[in-house]
Amino acid sequence: MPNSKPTPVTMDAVYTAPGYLFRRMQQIAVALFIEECKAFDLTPVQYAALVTISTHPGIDATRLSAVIAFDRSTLGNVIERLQTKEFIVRKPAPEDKRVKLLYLTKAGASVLNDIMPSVDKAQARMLQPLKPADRKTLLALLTQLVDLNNEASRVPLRAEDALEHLGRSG
Amino acid sequence: MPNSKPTPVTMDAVYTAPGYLFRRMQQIAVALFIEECKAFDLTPVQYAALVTISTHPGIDATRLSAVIAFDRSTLGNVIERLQTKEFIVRKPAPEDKRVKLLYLTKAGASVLNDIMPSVDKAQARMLQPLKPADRKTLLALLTQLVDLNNEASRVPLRAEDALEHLGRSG
DNA sequence: AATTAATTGACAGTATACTCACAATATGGC
DNA sequence: GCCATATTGTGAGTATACTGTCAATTAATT
Repeated sequence: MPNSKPTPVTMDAVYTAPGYLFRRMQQIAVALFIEECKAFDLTPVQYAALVTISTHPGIDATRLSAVIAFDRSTLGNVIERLQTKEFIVRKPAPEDKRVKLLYLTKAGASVLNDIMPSVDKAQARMLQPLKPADRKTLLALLTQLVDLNNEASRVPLRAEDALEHLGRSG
Repeated sequence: MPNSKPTPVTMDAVYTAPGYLFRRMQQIAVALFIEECKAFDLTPVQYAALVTISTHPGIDATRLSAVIAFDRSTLGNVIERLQTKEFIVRKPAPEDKRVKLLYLTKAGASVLNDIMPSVDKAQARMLQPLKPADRKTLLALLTQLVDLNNEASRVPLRAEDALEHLGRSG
């Protein structure tokens, strides 16, 4: 007889898939972040953008997107919201009329300083259910995996180093 | 002297945060899924919905959202798209005029059967960069963590068992 | 039985996250 | 200097993922 027996589909096809588990953890991570940081009106993405602008004053949107691996189009909206909240300002670059440089405002620097403990608390809560040794193991494997899979994502991370020779004269 | 020294912010505040790593892995997981499954015009979420409707014929949207832990509002749109693609049909429930029951069409069952190898390939590629032993370790820890953090997410997963006594007479 | 509760699906609104495309601008080869 | 090419920011369009709210309907309470 022909091999016509269809594979019986079970929910394991969803529940045990790493992609599903990463999606769930992302949902959980965002929920915990929002809960811990609700006093600050900042999303995880907005927080990451603020940190990067803080450590790279005068960065432009395209580089920012590469340094945190967020899509350039997405980041346009994020920047707009941060600007509306007056946490950042945009200044036209003198030597390139296309570019707008990003800087923290005082309010932005202040909120970034103040939100840190809450962010740390949210990050700790994510891994809390695991034993301390398991937390380290998971974090190490996750860091490895993200790094090794970097090129698989649509917007690979390009660290500062990889960008230094771009868009500058030197 | 007063403790006025501001903590210097570095990119580690982003790169080493588990929340950021989970976000990256989710981006990577979706990118790999889309790449492997582009011939089938199905997203990861749509795939999960199809699997669940396949294993739970006649499920309604609210239960479906609980079984895969997707937001009910989000799922409304997902169902609509699956209906437009004619992979599922919605039939009004005879005993409850509010409810619409979900069933796979023949095309839906067919695409689900055909897409499986590509889904498996995408899931395997996600963990490929790790050593086999590390893959197992990560998957085990991730499964634990998602389970233990279940209540922290906005839409906790409620397995079939937990739903059996709801909305039915028995 | 009548009022209150809860449930269901739908809708509006916000925020990522991606696609492709496009004008303005800058840079390269010639 | 000129022209092809590349880059920057932006916009439209699609798809999650959440917040609310709402009408219709059903269930629970008295």
